[in-house]
Amino acid sequence: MNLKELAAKLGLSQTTVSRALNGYPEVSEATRLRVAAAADKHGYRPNTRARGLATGRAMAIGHVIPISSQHEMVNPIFGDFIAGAGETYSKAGYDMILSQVEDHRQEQVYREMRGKRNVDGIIVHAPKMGDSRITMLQEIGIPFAVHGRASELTGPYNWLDVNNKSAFQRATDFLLDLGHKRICLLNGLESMDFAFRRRHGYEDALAARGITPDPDLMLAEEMTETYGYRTVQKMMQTANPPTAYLTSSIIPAIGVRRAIEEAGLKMGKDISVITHDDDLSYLRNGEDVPQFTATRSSVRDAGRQLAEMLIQQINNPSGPPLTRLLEAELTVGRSTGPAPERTA
Amino acid sequence: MNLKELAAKLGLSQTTVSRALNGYPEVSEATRLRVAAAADKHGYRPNTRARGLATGRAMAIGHVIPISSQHEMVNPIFGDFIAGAGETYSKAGYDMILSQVEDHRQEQVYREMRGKRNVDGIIVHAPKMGDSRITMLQEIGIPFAVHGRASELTGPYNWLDVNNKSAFQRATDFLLDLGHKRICLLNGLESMDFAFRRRHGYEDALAARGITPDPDLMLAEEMTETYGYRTVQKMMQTANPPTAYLTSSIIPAIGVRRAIEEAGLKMGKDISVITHDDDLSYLRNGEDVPQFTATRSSVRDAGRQLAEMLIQQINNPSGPPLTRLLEAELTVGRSTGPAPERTA
DNA sequence: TTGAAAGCGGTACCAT
DNA sequence: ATGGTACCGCTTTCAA
Repeated sequence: MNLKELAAKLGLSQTTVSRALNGYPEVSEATRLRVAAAADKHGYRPNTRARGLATGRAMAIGHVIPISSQHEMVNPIFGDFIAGAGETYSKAGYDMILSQVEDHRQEQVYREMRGKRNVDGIIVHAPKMGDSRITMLQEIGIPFAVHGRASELTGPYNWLDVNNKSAFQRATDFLLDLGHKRICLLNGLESMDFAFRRRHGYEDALAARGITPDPDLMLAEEMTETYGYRTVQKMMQTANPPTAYLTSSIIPAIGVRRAIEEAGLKMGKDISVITHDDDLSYLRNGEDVPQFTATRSSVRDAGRQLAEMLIQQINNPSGPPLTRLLEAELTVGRSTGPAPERTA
Repeated sequence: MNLKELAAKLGLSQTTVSRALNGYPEVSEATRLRVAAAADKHGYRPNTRARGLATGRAMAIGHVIPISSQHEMVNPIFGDFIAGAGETYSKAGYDMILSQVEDHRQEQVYREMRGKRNVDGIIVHAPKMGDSRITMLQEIGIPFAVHGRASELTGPYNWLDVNNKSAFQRATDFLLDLGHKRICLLNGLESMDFAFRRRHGYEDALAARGITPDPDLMLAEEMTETYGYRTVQKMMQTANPPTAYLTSSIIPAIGVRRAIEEAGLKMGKDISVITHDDDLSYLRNGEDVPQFTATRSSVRDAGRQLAEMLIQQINNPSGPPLTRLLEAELTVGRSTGPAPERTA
């Protein structure tokens, strides 16, 4: 059933039917009802492509997920974020087009999206420091919004980020307040912008107390369980092992916990753990939170918000760039405690 | 740059340019080269919507992810599967449209997709037993393919599934061979088809040895870490606790492991654990596999394959329904061992 | 081998 | 308040 057929059935012109369906004021109430009823009865839906061609809008947003050749892992965070964005889209009538793209093909893909005109805007995930994608998109001229930020970048752009630096500063402060002196940081890969900011939060907190960061306690790797497990094992063999671990995700924290327990030590007593956590509900369900968390209430909500920002920008391209910095919420659980007495 | 402009620049008609670009044989080699060069130079990409309108194909596949009102968790499995499907799509020139839909709105969404004509086919995820979506899609008449199967359903349809029943039968057999008599099954929600099949595999293996399944040892819940943790705690307080656990995913297995270790018991010695695992690389990275796994080599590959099947079906709608049953690979790690001697 | 023109299914301007 | 019609950008028949 298309517009032409529907109009014919009603004995009206396509124009009138279209207007009635799209809520134009000049249609009489009587015909509007008639049209609505008929459309409903026949299950009429305007053809997206035809409408898009006529209006110049694709009614779709592209999400480009980088799949690095080095680390092939699919980040579980994306799932939650995307679910949130999806909610916003479906309310606003947008489709979500998802594409995984290798790092080196990004530019090509953006230009293609622009040329094919099948998206009205793009969400950029997992920005690196000085991420070239951002300047590229500015140049290409598609509306876009970044989930995160890219340090050392000039022009303005739309972004939403959690305040990574302050979260790690506060988490470090928290441990310092408990008397911990040697805090091991298990950060993500530092080419990622968020990891860079997190390290600075950690360093600043130490510096504020006159502690010089020990490079041996600052790790930066891909966030796997093994990473956490191995790190603790190695650290325990050193002369002066840390009394606390601060991890960048709950995944390595699981490995940290395992290594600690296997060593016969007690979390929150012998060793403290605190992690930045992005609300992976299946891993920390309810009250059973396995460690302290400095967490945003929900990544999902961030997805919702960023999607809204992008849509707003699409509808008003000349408006000012939209930015939003979410402050992490610091919650405390049973895996963190005062620094144990030590001879060292 | 659109076709009209490109044609004008070349002093050719739109027709010829279009033909040259789409590889029609009647174009002279000379003009074909000229056109290709110009298109390349100006970065011309045909407008998807216009082309789709003219050809009647959307060049997009819809993935519908159910978000149940009960369990809001975003299954991390989807990530890997979808990454695989995405690879196939990008090779074949398809876009992937992702939409999360609440259970009760599924029908509406399918009809909408059909009406709006913005997808050429649909992938159905996480089928329940006798899933109504399948009959619905058959009736609506969009090509579709199911990731999994739905028991007790009549008509033929395209699907790809791992052999859940045989995997659990083999895993149970494995434990039985080691002398375990009381094996606790931590299954997923049994409204899901895969969970139903898995239970049957477990039951059949027991039955083959003349063991009547103990209902108290057969759990079926949402697969969270807490589920595993709590279950072990409860089981340990019973008169005759199990010596082995068989879990339906690595997530509860993490909780199982934690409870066992916290109780001061040794995995693979006091208690054995085996899990069906879908290759979440960040949780079981490399050699450090925390438990035995009865696993498909990769969910990702399944995504690739199912996407190919759907595209094939779209291109040849009158062809026979495509089905594929993948056999799980049984690998063994250090968390499983012989049943301990017991007085009971 | 090339081109003109009629769609594809809508929207939106200009009349009436 | 309603209708006629010219697009939107591409593919595809039909003619030359």
